[in-house]
Amino acid sequence: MTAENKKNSDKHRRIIEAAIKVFAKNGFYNSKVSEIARAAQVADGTIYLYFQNKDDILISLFEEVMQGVLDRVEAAISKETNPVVKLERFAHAHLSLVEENQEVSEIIQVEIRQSSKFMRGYDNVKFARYLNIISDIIKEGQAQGLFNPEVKPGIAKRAFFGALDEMSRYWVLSPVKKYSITTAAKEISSFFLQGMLTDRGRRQL
Amino acid sequence: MTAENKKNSDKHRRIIEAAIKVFAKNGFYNSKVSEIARAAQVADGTIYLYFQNKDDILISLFEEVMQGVLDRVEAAISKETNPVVKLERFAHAHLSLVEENQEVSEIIQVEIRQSSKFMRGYDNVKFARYLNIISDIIKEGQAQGLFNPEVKPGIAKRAFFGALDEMSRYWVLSPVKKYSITTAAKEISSFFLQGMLTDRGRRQL
Amino acid sequence: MTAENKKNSDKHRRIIEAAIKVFAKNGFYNSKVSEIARAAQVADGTIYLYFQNKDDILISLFEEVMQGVLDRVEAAISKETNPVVKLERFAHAHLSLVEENQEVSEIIQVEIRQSSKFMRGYDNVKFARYLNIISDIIKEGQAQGLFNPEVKPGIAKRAFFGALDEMSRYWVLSPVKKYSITTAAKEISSFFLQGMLTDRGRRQL
Amino acid sequence: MTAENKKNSDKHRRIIEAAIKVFAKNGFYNSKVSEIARAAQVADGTIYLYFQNKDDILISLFEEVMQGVLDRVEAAISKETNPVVKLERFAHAHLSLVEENQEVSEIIQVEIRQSSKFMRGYDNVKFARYLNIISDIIKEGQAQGLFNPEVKPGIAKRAFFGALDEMSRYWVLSPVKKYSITTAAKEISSFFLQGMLTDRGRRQL
DNA sequence: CATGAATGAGCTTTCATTCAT
DNA sequence: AATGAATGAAAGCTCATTCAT
Repeated sequence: MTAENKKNSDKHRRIIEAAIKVFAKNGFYNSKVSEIARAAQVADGTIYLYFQNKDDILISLFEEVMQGVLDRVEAAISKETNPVVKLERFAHAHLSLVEENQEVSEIIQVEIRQSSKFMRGYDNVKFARYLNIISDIIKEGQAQGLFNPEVKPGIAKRAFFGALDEMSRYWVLSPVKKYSITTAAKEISSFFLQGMLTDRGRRQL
Repeated sequence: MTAENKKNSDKHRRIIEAAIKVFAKNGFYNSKVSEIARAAQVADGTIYLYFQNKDDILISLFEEVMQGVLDRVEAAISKETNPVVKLERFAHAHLSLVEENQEVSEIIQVEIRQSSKFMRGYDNVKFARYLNIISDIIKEGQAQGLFNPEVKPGIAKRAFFGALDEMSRYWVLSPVKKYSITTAAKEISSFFLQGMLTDRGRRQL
Repeated sequence: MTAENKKNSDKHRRIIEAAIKVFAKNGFYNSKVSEIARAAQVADGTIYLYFQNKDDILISLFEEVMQGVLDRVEAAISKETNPVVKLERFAHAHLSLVEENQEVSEIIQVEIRQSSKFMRGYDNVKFARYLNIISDIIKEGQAQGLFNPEVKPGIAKRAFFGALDEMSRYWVLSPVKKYSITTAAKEISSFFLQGMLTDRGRRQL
Repeated sequence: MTAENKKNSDKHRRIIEAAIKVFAKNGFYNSKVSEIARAAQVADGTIYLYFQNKDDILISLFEEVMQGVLDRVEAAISKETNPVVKLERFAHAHLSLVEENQEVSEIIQVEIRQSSKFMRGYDNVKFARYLNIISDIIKEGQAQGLFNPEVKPGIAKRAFFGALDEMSRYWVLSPVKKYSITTAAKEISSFFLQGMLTDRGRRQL
């Protein structure tokens, strides 16, 4: 049973990893299932033992990647209690992930936008949870009187994510990185923090 | 000749407009040239008198749409001299456009991400110019001593655009808008302004 | 319009005729659409301009063939008033058709049986009408006091058709024909009209 | 060895019986080997320990079913000496079988027709023997002076079988049976024995 | 004997693009 | 310029069959 699972998850993993490479290189629609199969060193038909169809590969890939991102970001901020630092950590963790795993980033960049199209009915729960980590931090900061209570967490979480994401996009595309991860993370969290901090929060810095 | 041109540009325009609708509905890869032709009330073959191929429709469409966005945003801020207000105006203009023309928004959302990857050789000049409007405002503010000189315009412009864009994405997808355009625009520019303002800038508000 | 129709029906006809050949040779499931296309001297894609899918080719073919059979059999018996002769004519017309167009026969042989399977929901109106020609003749004969009034036309029509059809099957399959069309037609209609019993046999009953 | 054989024939039987169900439901070409395996509660690969390939399942199934039919029909007529009664018994036995085992019937209906096509080289000995039971009865009747000596047994056997078979086809397909087995069997054998003509009709000839 | 995961050839269907009219 | 019928390459997916366990 364990051996069987291991065998299974081996193929499953190999296919996912191959798909990441192939999708990142060509985009979803220009990728052929046979190319993924070749990259995963399995037969074409084997793909369909682990995934329902091509779309399912993307969705599975997405779920898996997002779970990894969630786990890592949550680990990065869990040790921290200060919302200000949490936000900085979040930004840093997000951008680090992008840097470490450009292929995955590229896919998310493109496909998160397409999801609404071809994943009609696919409820992007994982992504929603990711955004809510941000708003939770903000609410926490507001509860502690550090963040401006008038800030709307629902807007701020998207703005913050959007800022990080667009920065990532630039990185993924441009071969040369003008700014370091740390610089960018600090810079971006700084915009939002300065913008959201109360006087008390400011004094605390 | 002029009559002919007019006729030409009529068909050209009809095809572009049809393509906007069709691409917005189905996404680029799930859109058929024949569906665009039907929507534009021309024959399939006619499309190829005005565009080299399907990709070319998207690029042309994109250029045209971006030009419109550029024109409009530039008009919105040109009357204004204060960089602070300019940034607010930019945010408002951007979000207004999204609200008014969701189809165009959807396309920008998706295609901005795909274009750079899959339209090899397509240099997205218009989009670069759009981002530079933001960084120009920031530099202007820094020159006037209103914005923190340490802020990196190259990061800030992306962060600002990303924040607006992610907000737009949310809007385009969610049928119910929780926040008004004006609220969102103010909120987002506020984050960045509070974050970037110098003491002098702050006093000026 | 007429020219267009002619052109259309030309391709349509060519595809149907090619399909008859190919289906007769290989059977429906072992026939490739591309083989039909080659036989019809059109491109693979062209098939799909005239038919919805492979199944639709068979259904259309079937309808068309049955219509031809109906027309011909009706013509053969329409001049005749005597039900006895009508039945003989029917048998002869049916078997002549089989002899003249073996390919069509083979398809009907097989596909009439499959229809219930893969043409679920396809109501075989033409075939029902064909059978009813037989029962109409029988009813006519009964009204004229020539046929036994206790004979059930609903059973007799099927029995008569079945007899002819099985005879056809044999012919289509066996390369050498032991009996002529005329002989077989007479023989079969004779069974139904007079039975096989001798006077002695009859008395014994 | 005997135990092993028993085990073998158990699996063999289970597979055949599963195949009857599956083929009857979907037809041969739309049936998957894996579905038969599931229905037989064996592994896919196990099928290939007992049968050479999918075709072989059908042929074996066919042989087995036909043997059962032969046995039963022979039993039904063996006790009888009168050819007239034999023919009636044959008809009744055939239709009873159809009624009792519709799945088997459906398969014979379809596959008897396809066999010649896709089972190239498969000599349908069992079916030939079945038909010859009919012609033997007829010859017997002719020898006894009960049947018209001019009747060609080679035609008559096919006509008689065809009549019964078409009647079966109707039954298998139509959910509601208008006529009872006994009625139909009597009716059909009556056609062949006595014909449909009245005395008046006979005189008119 | 039995299993069932893996294979990969093969097929239907789609659709961007062409070109005769 | 405009048409739209025709093209045919291309790809997703299926499933009979195999073979390592």
